[in-house]
Amino acid sequence: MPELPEVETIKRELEREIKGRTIIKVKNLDAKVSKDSPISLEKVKGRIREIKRRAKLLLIFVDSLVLVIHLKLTGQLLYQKKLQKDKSTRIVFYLNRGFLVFNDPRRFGFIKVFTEKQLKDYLQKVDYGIEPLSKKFTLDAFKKIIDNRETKIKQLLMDQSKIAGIGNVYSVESLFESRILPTRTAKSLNEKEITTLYKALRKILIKAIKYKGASVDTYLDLYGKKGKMVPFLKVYGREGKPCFRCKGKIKRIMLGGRGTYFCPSCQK
DNA sequence: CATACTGCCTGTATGC
DNA sequence: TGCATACAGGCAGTAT
Ligand SMILES: [Zn+2]
Repeated sequence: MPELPEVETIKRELEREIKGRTIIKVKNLDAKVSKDSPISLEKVKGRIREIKRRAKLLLIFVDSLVLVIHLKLTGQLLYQKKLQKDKSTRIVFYLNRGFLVFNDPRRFGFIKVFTEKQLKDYLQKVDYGIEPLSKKFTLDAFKKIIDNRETKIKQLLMDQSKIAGIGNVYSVESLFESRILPTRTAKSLNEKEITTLYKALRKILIKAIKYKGASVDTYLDLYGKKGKMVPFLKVYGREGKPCFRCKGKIKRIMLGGRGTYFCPSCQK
């Protein structure tokens, strides 16, 4: 599943590869992808001016419009010199040189087309929290988010309106690194644990970007390559396997309807 | 207000 | 081998 590091990887690759190029036409192979878009996909034409990321959203500024893309669970955004469609190909952007292809086997992802004003309103509506790699995300800011909340710490980390871009993988990984159980309430964390978690979160996100993300599902970068972060994951997807830190057995439980991995012996 | 639950989807894995 | 069923999960919408 693409989370912040995976989306950031694609954002950086898009910046290098397609910024400044031109969208000639759009082929829409699955109406569901853009069903909630106020402007039709076919209207997107012209120079690709800028690429941004907000939370797990990719923002591609084309002429006077903005493409807003969410990969959700299985979305892929690929750059191809020669068009290579497969059965999961939903949208194809024809560029002056090459193709930008949106694949999504499970069809959870979406693309919306906005004017800049509509984008502003949309971002206001979805109300994302702080970007964890921005300067605004200070230890004090994190303490304010933790506050006195009864919510389980893992669910708080994944709440996009509090901190933007953290999903299932990086929430459990940062909690393992900090030796904190995902089932703890936010308010139960002491000062030292909050500081440790704050540092772990940033450290892991930065490391994951360095390795171009973790391909735990169908994630691929812009060039169709898998991320190299999976070998560095300590708990995600390792149910029943020995903990790298204490040799305990990694456990998996359901928390808020999602698979949650942790080491019951060295996380407290 | 905050938090909890549900449905959307389809490829892959499992069971008979 | 083939068919049926379970499972995975981000997030918008709805319920508590
Ligand atoms: Zn352990």
